[in-house]
Amino acid sequence: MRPFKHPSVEQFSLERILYALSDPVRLEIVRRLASVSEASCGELDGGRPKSSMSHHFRVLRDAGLVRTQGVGTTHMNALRRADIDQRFPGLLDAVLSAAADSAASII
Amino acid sequence: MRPFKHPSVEQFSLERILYALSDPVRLEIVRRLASVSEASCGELDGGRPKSSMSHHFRVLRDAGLVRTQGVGTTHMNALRRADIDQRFPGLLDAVLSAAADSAASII
DNA sequence: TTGAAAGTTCGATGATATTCGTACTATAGC
DNA sequence: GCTATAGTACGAATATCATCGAACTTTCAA
Repeated sequence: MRPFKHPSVEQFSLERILYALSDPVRLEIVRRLASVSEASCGELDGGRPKSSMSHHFRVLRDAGLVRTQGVGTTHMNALRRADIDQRFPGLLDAVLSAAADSAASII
Repeated sequence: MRPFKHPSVEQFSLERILYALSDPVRLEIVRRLASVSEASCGELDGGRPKSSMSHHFRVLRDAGLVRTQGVGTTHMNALRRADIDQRFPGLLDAVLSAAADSAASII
């Protein structure tokens, strides 16, 4: 299992990150990862097909939001919080608290 | 000139806002509006066709980021900063300072 | 080595966006 | 009223994206 390519902090693009976060499935993944610190792909699908989730994880990885590494047969995903904070301070926190607010308003 | 429809604060959608901001042309519009407080459409096109710009302004309006009102023959656009801050505190500031950072890193 | 589990990759399909020319509308000024 | 100006609305072409089945790869375990 060859390791995935992850962009370096200097390669982060704000537009790419905002786009990755603009999808409800991906935003939910990021929300969950923010509270769990690490999770496999399977733990985060909502009954969705694996190929669909694989696509979303790739978008998140390519944007620099998530770091994926193989552990045995599973892939462990973690939010790259420090990296994002370093490059775009306050952005992730603002989005996460906005998402929490959004989710709360549905209830 | 009938007034445009603008979503109310309760109708804001985080995904929609993030999506609207994920386009470089629209992000630049928002960036300029943040420093100018009001501007016509013509002042903000970068030599781009009017129909293209009209599309982008509509996306920004529909997301709740921009308020457009007709003044004479021109349309004046303003960032709905207070409304966005009310619903998603810190989000706009984080994006704007990230965008400023992004722009600075190009130079 | 055979099999199962976890994800990825590929390919197709349908939906949605972006771009832009053209036509249209509304307003101000002569 | 006529004309120029500012921008919208429409339509079409192109591109991009999301979804998902099917085949493939890797790893572990029996």
